[in-house]
Amino acid sequence: MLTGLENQENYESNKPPSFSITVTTVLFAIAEQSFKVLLTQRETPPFRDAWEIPSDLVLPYENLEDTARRILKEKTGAQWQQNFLEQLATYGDLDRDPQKRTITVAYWAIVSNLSALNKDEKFGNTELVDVLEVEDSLVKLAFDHKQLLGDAINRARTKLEYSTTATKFCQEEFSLSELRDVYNIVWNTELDPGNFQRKILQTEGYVTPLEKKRIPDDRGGRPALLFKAGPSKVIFPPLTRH
Amino acid sequence: MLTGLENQENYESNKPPSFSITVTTVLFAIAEQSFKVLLTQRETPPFRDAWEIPSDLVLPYENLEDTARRILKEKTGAQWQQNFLEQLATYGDLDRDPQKRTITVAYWAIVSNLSALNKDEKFGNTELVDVLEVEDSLVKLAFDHKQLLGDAINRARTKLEYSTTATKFCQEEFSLSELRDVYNIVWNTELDPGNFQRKILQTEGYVTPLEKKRIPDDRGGRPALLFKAGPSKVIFPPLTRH
DNA sequence: CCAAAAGTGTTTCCTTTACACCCATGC
DNA sequence: GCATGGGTGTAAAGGAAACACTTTTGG
Repeated sequence: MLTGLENQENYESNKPPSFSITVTTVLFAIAEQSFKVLLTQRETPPFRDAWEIPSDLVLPYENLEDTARRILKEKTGAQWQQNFLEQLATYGDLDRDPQKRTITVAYWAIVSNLSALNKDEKFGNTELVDVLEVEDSLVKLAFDHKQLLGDAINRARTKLEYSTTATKFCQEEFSLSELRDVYNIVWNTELDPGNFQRKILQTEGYVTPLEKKRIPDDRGGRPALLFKAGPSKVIFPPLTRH
Repeated sequence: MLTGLENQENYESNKPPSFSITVTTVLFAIAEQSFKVLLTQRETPPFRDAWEIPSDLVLPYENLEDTARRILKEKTGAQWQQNFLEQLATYGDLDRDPQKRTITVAYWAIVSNLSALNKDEKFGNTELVDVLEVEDSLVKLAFDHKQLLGDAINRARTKLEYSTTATKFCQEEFSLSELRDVYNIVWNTELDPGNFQRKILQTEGYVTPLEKKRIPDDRGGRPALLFKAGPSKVIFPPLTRH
């Protein structure tokens, strides 16, 4: 019945056990034509020098989502009221933190225009790291953050299939080829430009056309029509990634 | 920075705040040709006489999923090593429990053959309640359990579209019409028998045929071939519910 | 025989896919 | 002119939806 409870110190019946409750926020962005995630390098044990996903304790009178917003604001300086932020999952295995029982509620977020990073944090160096490098295990992650980040990556990739979340990676005004680049970069694919165009435009409410054109750069090419995110949140039927 | 923290008693810096950490497990089943959920009627305030989803504190040396299994075993007596159990989401708003700061990690589960319910619990009467009645607000739920159960119902309905989870509602051996009934009951639809048949059989690995037939009851009808759950976890392309 | 449930055939429609082709710009 | 990217046309393939029809049982 009280599995695992017997012979353990610090137990007083009728008092709730003491856990450390933290929030972890996985922040994704596209930068330098790559799928990036915001990571911080640890400077103290355990996992000294390994990278971790930004985390912090939940304050006693703070909602979980507010903790996630606070973490992002401390790291990026950006306001997080209007950006994409969603709960991912909760990680609470006994051995996930060698020092104490820690339960982490993970969130994931998307930022479009990461202007400034707080590099002079007391808690270490913060960088946008290439997601593909993490997946190839070229970056050492602390705790169970490799698993956690893997779950977040899967969620992000899947969410692009059936929802209009891809626009969150774009600026407020974007062309369809910029939106296509989001898919290609996150999915690591080469979607057909023509078919992509039709699919997006046929999905009612995905994008709203603006009466503007993107001015081409030196390479030339026909100027693209500009769009903004539409009212619809879902894509049906979904986009497929093979 | 320490939003909401100032002027609050019981705060000592460098000590983790004391939260109540609980697990809530939404158990779904099909009984009497209806989509059911396991609920317990409260006998003490707050929310006296309202129904709640079975919950319990996480023990200090217990994994979250083990708490979920323990809750289910206490309520149903069934072993929960091989049944379907999956994390849903975590609920931690400040006002969700009027008495103390409680963070609940919600799980959801499916049981196929609920033989016995522990009716002589000290924590009140436990019953399988019709999901449609809860959705029509005919059943009063405690805390934020209406929201939580709504999320679980949505997850269950969506999961049937793209995964082979529907078999978890069935006995080990089942006919395709029994599997179709699962969809019809959970989705509240009337799927075409012929099209359903083809779709399931075309999805490789959804079901594995057995060399048996179901003996018809008094109403007659052609005996159905029996199947067991196949190795595949996903359905692609997914089933659609309109 | 009829009723009922299981299972197959067939046609129509819609979406995806692959790829050819035209359009508008910079140089 | 040519290169480059934006955007449209089109035909083939595949799945979904609607529904007629056949099969196998009980009574």
